[in-house]
Amino acid sequence: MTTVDLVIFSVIDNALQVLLAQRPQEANEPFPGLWALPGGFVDVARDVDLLACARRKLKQKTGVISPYLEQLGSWGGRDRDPRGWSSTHVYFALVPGAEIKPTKGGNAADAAWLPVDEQRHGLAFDHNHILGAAVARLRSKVEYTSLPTYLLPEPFTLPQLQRTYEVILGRSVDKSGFRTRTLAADFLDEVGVLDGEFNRPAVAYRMRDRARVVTFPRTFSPRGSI
Amino acid sequence: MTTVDLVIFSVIDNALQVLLAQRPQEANEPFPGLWALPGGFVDVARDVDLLACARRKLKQKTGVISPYLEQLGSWGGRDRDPRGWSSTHVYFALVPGAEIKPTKGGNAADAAWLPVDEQRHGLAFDHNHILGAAVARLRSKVEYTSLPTYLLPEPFTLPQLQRTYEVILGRSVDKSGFRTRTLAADFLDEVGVLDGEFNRPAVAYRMRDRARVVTFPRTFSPRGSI
DNA sequence: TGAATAGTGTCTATGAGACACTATTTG
DNA sequence: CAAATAGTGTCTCATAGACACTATTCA
Repeated sequence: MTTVDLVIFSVIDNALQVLLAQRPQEANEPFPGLWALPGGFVDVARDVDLLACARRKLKQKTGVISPYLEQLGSWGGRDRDPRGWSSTHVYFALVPGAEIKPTKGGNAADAAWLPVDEQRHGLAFDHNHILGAAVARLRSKVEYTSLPTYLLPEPFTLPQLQRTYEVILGRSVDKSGFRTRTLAADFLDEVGVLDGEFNRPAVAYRMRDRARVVTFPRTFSPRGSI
Repeated sequence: MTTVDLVIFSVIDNALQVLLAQRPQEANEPFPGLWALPGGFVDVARDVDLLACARRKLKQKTGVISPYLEQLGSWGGRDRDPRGWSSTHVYFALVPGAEIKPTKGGNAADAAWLPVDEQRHGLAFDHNHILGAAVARLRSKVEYTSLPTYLLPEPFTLPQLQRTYEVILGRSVDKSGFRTRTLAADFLDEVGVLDGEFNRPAVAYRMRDRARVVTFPRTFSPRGSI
């Protein structure tokens, strides 16, 4: 039996959050009631491959149409599940969280966004470990890619995008350099203006091609990469 | 049943080569006689996790003590094996090829180094696809890491290391920039001198810490990364 | 000496970092 | 006008790229 698990990230309320599901309370299930990464068995009749399975589960959990989805890796071993040796294939998704209300089988109580940086949530299986790897991968890639654009509902402004970078990286980013670098990469289209409340409105943007992730020629800070 | 496959690279005779194994000839086995990535089932009694399994298989195939070994990803789907839906966890290794004579069960005839760039070898299963992904990952990482040091027997000289980069990348690299960047990263120790045949001897180096992969702050060529 | 390869120095281009500055909105 | 946030300009620094130059070996 093959399983696929998902690490679904978003930035909500200025915090990096992950979508978790509650394990069933039945006594014959491992880790009853604990939070866990959403996932489950491959449906060999419906899923042609692992990516299709991940896409199906992601849509089922969030309804998102064109998310960012990549494979994170796979974990397997003797001790991760009390029932014995097991392995799972893990995918990594970025969604515009403000638009997603967690649902699982129509019951919202057993799925929720939880902030990543609060001390570990005591997740089921080896999911603390997997979540740690996913956060590390996200932070690393955010240094030199346009991934945070997938975390915002469109259209968005450059200051909003900059704040998203800052939340994920946990440090401030220089505005001027950020704007120069982002606009020079030429992957955003202007689509009007978004008003501020008491201040100057900002230009609104949309990704030109959601399938294209931009890689910048250098990381944000040399400190981060050596 | 969980399987683990290995993509074992080296640079031999100025070419990037991969260690392949021949499928058994029995008629009840899929792809009889074709070349395939070495691998096989996890031994749940001996392998505590996937990495341990990969390490065991690598040692069995090559005898290498301290190779570079990382997870490449996992592949699963309906059509990769004629016997039905299957999935495999794939690891990626770099070994000093000049020191390794392929062996498999004591019989050298069914394992061999084959150059990666010759037109595809018609590998079994989806192994052409996996090998393509491994080569892409290697080429990408070589742009900004010290990975090629794992492909040379120690001690080695900087010109040898530079040639290894050039073979993998398929293009020439500027000597001066290469030396500056490599030595500035301060991960090599001088261990004497290696004589040339008719020319000036070169300083010999050894990795200071085989567990430490150096990441350079920029790629070799900006063209490659944007 | 010449052939061959090892190793150095110098100049330029690029893009990040820091930070001061200007622009446009509401009240 | 002030407050607040959006957006620009300028200077410095690190490092890749190009390429000419010097150094050391053997026959």
